[in-house]
This record gives sequence, structure tokens and C-alpha cells, in this order.
Amino acid sequence: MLKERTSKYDQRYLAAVDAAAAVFAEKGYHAAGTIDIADRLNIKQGSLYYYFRSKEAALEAVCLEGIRHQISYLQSVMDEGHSFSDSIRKLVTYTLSALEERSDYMIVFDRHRQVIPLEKRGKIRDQSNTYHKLLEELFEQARQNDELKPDLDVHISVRAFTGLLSSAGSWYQMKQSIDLDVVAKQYSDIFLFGSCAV
Amino acid sequence: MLKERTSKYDQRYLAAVDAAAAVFAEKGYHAAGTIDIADRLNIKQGSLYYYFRSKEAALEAVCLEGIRHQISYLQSVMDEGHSFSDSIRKLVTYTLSALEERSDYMIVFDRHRQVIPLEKRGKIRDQSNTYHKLLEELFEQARQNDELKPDLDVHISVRAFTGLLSSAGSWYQMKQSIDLDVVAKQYSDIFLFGSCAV
DNA sequence: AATTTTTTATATAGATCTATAGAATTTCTT
DNA sequence: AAGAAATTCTATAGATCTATATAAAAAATT
Repeated sequence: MLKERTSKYDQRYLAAVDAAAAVFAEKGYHAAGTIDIADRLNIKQGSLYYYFRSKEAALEAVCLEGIRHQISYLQSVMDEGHSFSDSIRKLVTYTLSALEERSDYMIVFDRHRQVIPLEKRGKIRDQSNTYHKLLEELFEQARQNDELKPDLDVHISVRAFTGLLSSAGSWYQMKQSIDLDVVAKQYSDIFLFGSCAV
Repeated sequence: MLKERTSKYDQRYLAAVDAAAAVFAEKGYHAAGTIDIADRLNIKQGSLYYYFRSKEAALEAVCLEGIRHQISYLQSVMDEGHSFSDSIRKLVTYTLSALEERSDYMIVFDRHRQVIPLEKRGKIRDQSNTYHKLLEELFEQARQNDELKPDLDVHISVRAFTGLLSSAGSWYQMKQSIDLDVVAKQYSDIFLFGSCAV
């Protein structure tokens, strides 16, 4: 007796993950209570445990869903086989827009994934590694195509790039009606060509 | 009856702030208990309240001490009047080394400052603004000296730079015996001159 | 040494929060 | 419609944690 792909349960489960993401992002994992998640779903606190074995399991679900999305976009960009600079531009632009539409997941992954005890963090670490491996692959190819400066270490460059991306979060926080396309272009330009005149 | 500058109390108070920083950095603000801080100071949980009005006050103290240090270094670099590129290199190098020596404060400021309710976050916000204003000043001067690419918006560049700096934290986490000078050089190079060949 | 001040200890009130067990209700299936 | 399955509710045990009030001890001052 197999479930359909979007049975009632699965839909509701995803709604629960979404509610958890929203609550954790807003209040932080520990400050948030299971009652906050339940409220958002219009069910009682105890009923939440029909969907999650524990509060921590809810956090793990949010983190996994968040990184899964990022990986699948990165994969698609790489499959399309753009030049290095175009790939960078696409990734920056996408990350900034994702911060508008899926900010909850990104914030939770960023800030709270480490709450999960090391011994239970395996799946998340795996996904995280996959993401970094893919990025390193992208940079390594660029290097072999002479699109990357030859004296740059790939690992360090990847870290610098992810750092740049993470700062994108600060734009979301202060929504000063900023044109994200402008920000994305400038971020990409700086990473690709630097900020220094001459 | 004025206190000396380093009376017994002040020393002990600073030790308490330091213990709080270590505990908050390791466990996270909410997961950490006041008992953990007290243990580290070899006093009982209740005694901690001789130094802090509340757990939240301890967090605020840690954050303020953390940002204060960053500001004073930035200020000193700016006072020395280096070129833009040298200033960037100095700041990157310093931030990476600070992550080794004062990682607790930096981590707590980064991850947990937002736990403090908005209405009580005034002081921290002020310090944060000061830091950003100083950086913007640095970039603005560079721009006027034609050391910064003329088409770059100063605000966005500053954010990109702080993003780069924040990713420095990831090096600390995976201490793979990495030479921080090498990382600092490459981070600076990328920010100043880009990663793209040609 | 006696007295005042500073620092730490003890004990606990009061609040909060997770997770569970079992009952009740709704939805689905036949 | 009756029965089965899925979903939600109720009530609560049990654990934890902050903050306070008061007592004790240690240090400083006279």
C-alpha cells in the first residue's frame, strides 16, 4: 500500500516543516517553542508530535530541505555549462533572490544547524559536503579552462565565494528597498574582477 | 569613593564576561545555562547574579566587548593612513587572527546578538553602526583617491567585504592546520583584484 | 581585633517547555 | 452507513532553568 507522492500526510508534513522554518528563523531554535509551530499550523502543541518525533527532528528536516534546494540549483547551473563568470553571476543572483523567497530555510540552516548534536549531524554534513564539492568542481574546471587566476587555491576561493554569498543575508534584514539585481551585479563584479582601481 | 580602574571587582567581572563568552560560543545562548558560566568561574549558579543582573545582561556585555575590540582595531588602521589595498590586507589578516584568539566573542556577536530584544539592542546597534560607518568612510576615501573602482557603490562594497570577513569563521571551525597568512593574502587578493583570469 | 564591605553559598519559588499516553474526532474505505 | 484509519485534542509527568532572598564566609578597613 504505497502512498501517493502528495498524499494528505505529505502535504501537511511539508506545511509543518515550513512552519518550523518560519518559527525557528524568527525566534531562534531554543527560544522558539513547539507551541509556536503548532499555533502556526492551527493545531495544538501535542499534535505536532504526529509529524515530528522531536523538536530536534523538526530542525533537521528544515535544514535538509534548505540545503537540498541550494544543491539542486547549483547542480542545474553546472549542468548548463556556462562560463565561470556566468556561473558565478547566476549563483549570486539566485542566492539573493532565494533570500527573499526562502529566507527562513537559509537563516535556519545558517544559524541553527549546529544545534543538532555532532553524532546526529551526519545527513546534514553529507549534504553540506556535497554542496562544497560541487562548488569546488566548478572552480576546478574554471581553473583548467584558464578562467580562474592560476595562483589561486581552489579551496580558499570557494570559501571566499561562500562568504560573499552569506553576507547576502544582511541585505534581506535591512530591506531598504534595494534593487537586488544591482547588488548581485556588483557582488559578482567584485568577486570576478576585484574592487581596486588600476 | 571611586573604584580603581582594575579593582578586584573589575577583574572578576571581566573574567565573568569571558566565561560567558566561552559558554555562549560553545553551546549557544539558550542551550547554555547560567550554571555553565558559574561552573567555569568556580562559583555557584546563584552567585553569578552578583555580576550580572540577568543572563541577557551577560550576553549584552559579551557582544559589546566583542564589537568594541573590532572597532578599536579598525580605527587604528584608519589612523595610520595606509593605502586602500594595504588597509584591506591589514583588516583581513587581523580578522583571521582575531578568530583564533578571540573567537568566542566574535562567534557570540555574530550568532547570538539578535537574541537581545530589539528595544534593548540600542547600544549594540550603535556600536555596529559605528563599525560600518568607519568602514564606509574608509571606502569613501579610497573612492575619492581613485583607489576604488569608480562604478562601485560604497555601501554594497562594504557589505561584500564584511561578508568575506565573516566567512573567515569557517576556517576556524575546520582547523585543518591551515596557514592563515596564506588565506589572508588570497582573500585580500580576491577582494582587491578578483578571481577571474584575463 | 573589631567592624564594615565585598563576595560567595544555599535554598527555593515560579515559570516554562518537551514529550507521552490515551481519548476524541475527522476522514477515508468498503 | 458502518467500520477502519488517520489526524487532532486533552491532560499531565517530569525535567530544567532563571532569578531572588537570605545566610555565610572572606577580605578589607579602621
